[in-house]
Amino acid sequence: CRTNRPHAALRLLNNMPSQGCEFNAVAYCTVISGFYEQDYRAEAYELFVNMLSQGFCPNITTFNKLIHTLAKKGDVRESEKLFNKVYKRGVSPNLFTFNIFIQGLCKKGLLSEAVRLLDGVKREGLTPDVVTYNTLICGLCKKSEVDKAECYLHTMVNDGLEPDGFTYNTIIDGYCKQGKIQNADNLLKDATYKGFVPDEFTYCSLINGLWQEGDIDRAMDVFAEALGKGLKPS
RNA sequence: GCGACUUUAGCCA
Repeated sequence: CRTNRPHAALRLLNNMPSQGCEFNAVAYCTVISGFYEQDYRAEAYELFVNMLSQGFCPNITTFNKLIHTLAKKGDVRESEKLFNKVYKRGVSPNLFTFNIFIQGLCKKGLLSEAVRLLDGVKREGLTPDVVTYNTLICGLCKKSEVDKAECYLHTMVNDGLEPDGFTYNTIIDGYCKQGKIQNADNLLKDATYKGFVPDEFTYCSLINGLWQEGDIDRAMDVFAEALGKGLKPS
């Protein structure tokens, strides 16, 4: 599958029993992911159904890997279809599962659904963590909803979570891409005050943002500042 | 018993 040849992988999979190897859900899901990755959606789905009918059901970790492949492609609807099937067989979602779904929904532009899923996490008796919020914040930023994203920064703090570098860098980048360098700067000041140390992600976003705005002088200043902190250009 | 699975910039393939 890693070399983009899912059909070859499938032949191997089918040969496993004759080689005396254990034929299991992990192997199945690996091949299924490969098919989805190459957009053989029908084959992938058929193989999934096949796996279940043979009595192999992935555990949640194995399942998460599979839907992560789909989330990256923005195919949440397919993930839901698969999820409903394993859910019926007693597989319960964990926080990773929700985080992956939130990512998939955002990628597809289904932002309000992603926000609603945050409540879904709580309904399932789970507690959203920093990654949950970061995922949502990132999704909002990518769809230019940076102000909303910053609202969730406050929400997470109210929930007793501490924003990390992912959180700050994501929102700073969101503002930079919108040309709202002032907002990015304000947030950076605030974050620095709270102990955040800007890294290469932060500087890269700022420099790109300033450059896009035609503010070459400040871009150079920020670049010099990054060098001064021992960060290496790449 | 322990582990597996989720989130941020740009560049390149």
